[in-house]
Amino acid sequence: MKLATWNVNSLAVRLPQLLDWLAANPVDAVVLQETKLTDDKFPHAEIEAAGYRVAWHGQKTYNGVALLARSEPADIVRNIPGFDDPQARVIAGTVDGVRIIGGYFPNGQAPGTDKFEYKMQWLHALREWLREELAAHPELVLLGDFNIAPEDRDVFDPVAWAGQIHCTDEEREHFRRLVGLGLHDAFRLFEQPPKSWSWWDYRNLAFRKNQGLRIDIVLVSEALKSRVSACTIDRAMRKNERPSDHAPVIVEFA
DNA sequence: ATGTCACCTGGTAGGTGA
Repeated sequence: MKLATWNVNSLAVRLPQLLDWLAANPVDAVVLQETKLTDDKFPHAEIEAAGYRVAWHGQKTYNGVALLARSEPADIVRNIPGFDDPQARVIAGTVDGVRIIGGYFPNGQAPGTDKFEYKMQWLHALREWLREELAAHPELVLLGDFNIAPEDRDVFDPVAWAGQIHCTDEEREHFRRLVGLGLHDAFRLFEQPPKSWSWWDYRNLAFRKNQGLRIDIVLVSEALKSRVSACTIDRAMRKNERPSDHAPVIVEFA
């Protein structure tokens, strides 16, 4: 089984790339972030024609998530139950017995802002819900754009980024607490090239200079950990003519 | 390097978010 996550930064712009990518990488399921489409504009017909069932949850202009799967996802959940949130950031479904939770975590802007406080509240609500989801679904994958660089080795310049958004102690503590529920960072189960990033700023020639962050993450439950056989970042997608600023992350299970 | 991209409103640019 292969799963993936990709922040497309506008599905309206990136749909052709998504369809090409799926043809070349026929994963069993993929979660998307930043679709930036209201539900009535979601291109479900094109995705279904490519052989995928799809569930989506969007809004105008910002955010928006989707779950694509070869087989029909069951028990779809949109956003975090009990957490009243006008922003469309979560979609979950069960595919071939595996609970898949796709998330577009809040950016948070900067410590001390309202957006950072929202990020903290959102992360807390996610964790409380995940505790229940893990109890109900031992085989669980939480993946998406976490907007957190878990450790300094996930940052191209950890000194410059110290205390900045994605790298604050508070965000990293939330990440550790999520992992503490019984999850494992699939990418770190394997030896990886140094300076492995999943996001590069559009500005500052960041991709050319390989100045990025690893903020797109796959967490797998204890029951799945031993079955993970690979986890890779498809950084070639960032070389496209009109790329997303994020590269897809793929996880493979034996 | 101030270096971009995508979206919106309301325009043949400016603001917001990332």
